[in-house]
Amino acid sequence: MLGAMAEIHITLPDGSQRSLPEASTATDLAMSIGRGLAKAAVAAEVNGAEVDLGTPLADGETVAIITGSSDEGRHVLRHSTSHVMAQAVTQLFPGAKFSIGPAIADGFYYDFELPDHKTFTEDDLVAVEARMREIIAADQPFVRSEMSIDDALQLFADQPYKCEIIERVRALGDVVADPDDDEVALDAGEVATGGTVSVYRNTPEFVDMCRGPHVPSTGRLGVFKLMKVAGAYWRGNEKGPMLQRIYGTAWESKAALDEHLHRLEEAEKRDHRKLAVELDLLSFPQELGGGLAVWHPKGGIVRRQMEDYSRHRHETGGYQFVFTPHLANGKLFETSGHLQWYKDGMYPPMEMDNGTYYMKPMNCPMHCLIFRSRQRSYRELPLRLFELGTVYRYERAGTLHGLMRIRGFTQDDSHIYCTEEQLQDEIASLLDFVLSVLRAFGFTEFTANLSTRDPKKSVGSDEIWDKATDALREGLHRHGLPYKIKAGDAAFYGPKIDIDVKDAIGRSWQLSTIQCDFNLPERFDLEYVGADNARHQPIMLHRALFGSIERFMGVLIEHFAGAFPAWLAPVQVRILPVASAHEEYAHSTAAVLRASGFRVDVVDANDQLGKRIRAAKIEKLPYVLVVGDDDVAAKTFGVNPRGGEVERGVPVDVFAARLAEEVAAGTVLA
RNA sequence: GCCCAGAUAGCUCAGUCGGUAGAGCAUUUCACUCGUAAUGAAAAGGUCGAGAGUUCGAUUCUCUCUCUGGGCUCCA
Repeated sequence: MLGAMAEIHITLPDGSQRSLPEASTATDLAMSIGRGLAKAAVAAEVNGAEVDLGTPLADGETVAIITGSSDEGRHVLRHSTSHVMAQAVTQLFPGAKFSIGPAIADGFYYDFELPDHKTFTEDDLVAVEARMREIIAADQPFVRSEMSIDDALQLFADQPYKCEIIERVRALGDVVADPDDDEVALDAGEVATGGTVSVYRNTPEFVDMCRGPHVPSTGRLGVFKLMKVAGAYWRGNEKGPMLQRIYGTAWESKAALDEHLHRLEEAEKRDHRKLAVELDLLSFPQELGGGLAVWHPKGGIVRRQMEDYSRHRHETGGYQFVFTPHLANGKLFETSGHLQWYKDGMYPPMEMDNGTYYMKPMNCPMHCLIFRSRQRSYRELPLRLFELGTVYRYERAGTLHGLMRIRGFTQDDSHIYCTEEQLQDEIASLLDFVLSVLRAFGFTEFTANLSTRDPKKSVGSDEIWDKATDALREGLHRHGLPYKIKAGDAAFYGPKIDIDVKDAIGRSWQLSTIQCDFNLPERFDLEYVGADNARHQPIMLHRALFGSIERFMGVLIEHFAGAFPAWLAPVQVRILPVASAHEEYAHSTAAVLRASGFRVDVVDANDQLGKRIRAAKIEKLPYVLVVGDDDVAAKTFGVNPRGGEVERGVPVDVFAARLAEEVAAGTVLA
């Protein structure tokens, strides 16, 4: 049978043997070890000499697969580095228990539990790094072996977390059959399959259960840096033990590491919390309580521009504006179900003579009341209600994060009531609308997530779920939006699309959401009279475009690094008189520009010109205009644009016309 | 909510082995009036996040709380 086929025997760097069909290549070898390694492979080393992956292998050769700077190569590198870290930690902290240590974007982590629940200090990280360098210098081979589940349990007898993983492998059986299924593999502790467990050993003292692959030896690792310690729940279970997680980053070269660290620095410079203070946009006064912001005048201008633009678009987009109060009798939230399901996320009740009141966590119940305020006809549908509605949610303390996760915020919230027949078109036009508005704010790249039904917890018929999900999917196809399906991730009341935007440095932010809701129309007993003169239940769509004004502001700050385009900038133009003699001209031309609707200020000549220019640059103003003797005589400006070349002698009206054009072009008014 | 680390002037930070604090920038005033990224001088500015405990004495040590940062979990 198979035995009839000629075989060759290859020695791997760890000393183990592998049999392959005759004429196999290095790629075939990598495939036989694991698809992960195959993807990572860039070349092979045969008897010490580098060869192409397609080179046929001969019997008796020693072959190492070389991984490169591809994503897969880095994955192997990072995962191997995490093993070395675990080895260093267990050597430096005898009795340390370790759980899992996967590669992640840009790096790796490993979770530990130290004896007596000790925690890692900064100094500990330095010591661990030093020991890791020793291990790397020692160039220890990673030796793979397989063993039965029972043998593995014995080997890891003093490692309770490993034992739990091994037991889980036993329980899962062939569910972990695909070693490239990261989700399952990570869940099961990245181990092998088929009733056996694979382990990698690189010193007599250190062995870790792992499905691999690894670099041939520790000397093949690149450069790494331990970044931080954090707490993490074992298996992500909030009720489970809290482990110590060490995060590290690892790259194939020092240049790649430096580039990564540089990217982190750049991202830090854009941090909206830092820029919000520097640019005097808004603040989070301690006296106010966590997660609550006040908007300063300059932030207020940006916000007003955002809101005005949003209102303009909604007005022309067929929406009707409504206003609703910030708090409501608890009965409303009983009807909507919020009190039943989300009480923990709401601010606590206010007991009043005539009932219990709550801050509203959402606007939808109130919009439903508006829909229900009188009998509705199918001729009114789709009915699109829009509100810049401020809501309050008691987000858990540890989750607050600047403007991105906040307790009081304003949604650009719409609820659309339509018939089943209108659903498809409504979703398609909604997507048009959403993308068009986002483009006006300088975003050009979008991706989407489609969250589908979790049959275990959902309301509404199969038919309506299918119909709505198809409508969402069809809408995404029509726009050619790349999307991922998040199976079972929908809320219980209906499927949804979330839209992510990519910012100027390539980070993704989830902003817009379009959600179908089959629940609230039922709970609020919403109906309309159809053409058939019978009563029907409308379908409800929830839709936020910015998501929240606060969060959107945070994303805009980071996207533009605080350098807002002219139409959004709090101060568009600053005029600097060279000397006191030019102040009168500066103020009078400022008044002219203001009369044209521009936001202009003047800083008199109490400081040197260079200093005032520097201040304006730090404020990231779009235009600095310098006026001196020549300008007063010729009615001109010296124009110093943000990020551009200085231009002397620009006539006042020419500058005004240019700026007007720039501001108008900033907003794509549909 | 959980783990870890923090909180000193508007901002960035130093400092006090327990005896109520200092710099730079910013602010105010004075001088300088300058053509494209930091002129000089002076002044003012702090219950050292809040409360309690230990102590003759606490910004410093201990505890609790609040807020912040990094994660975990959560995000209707």
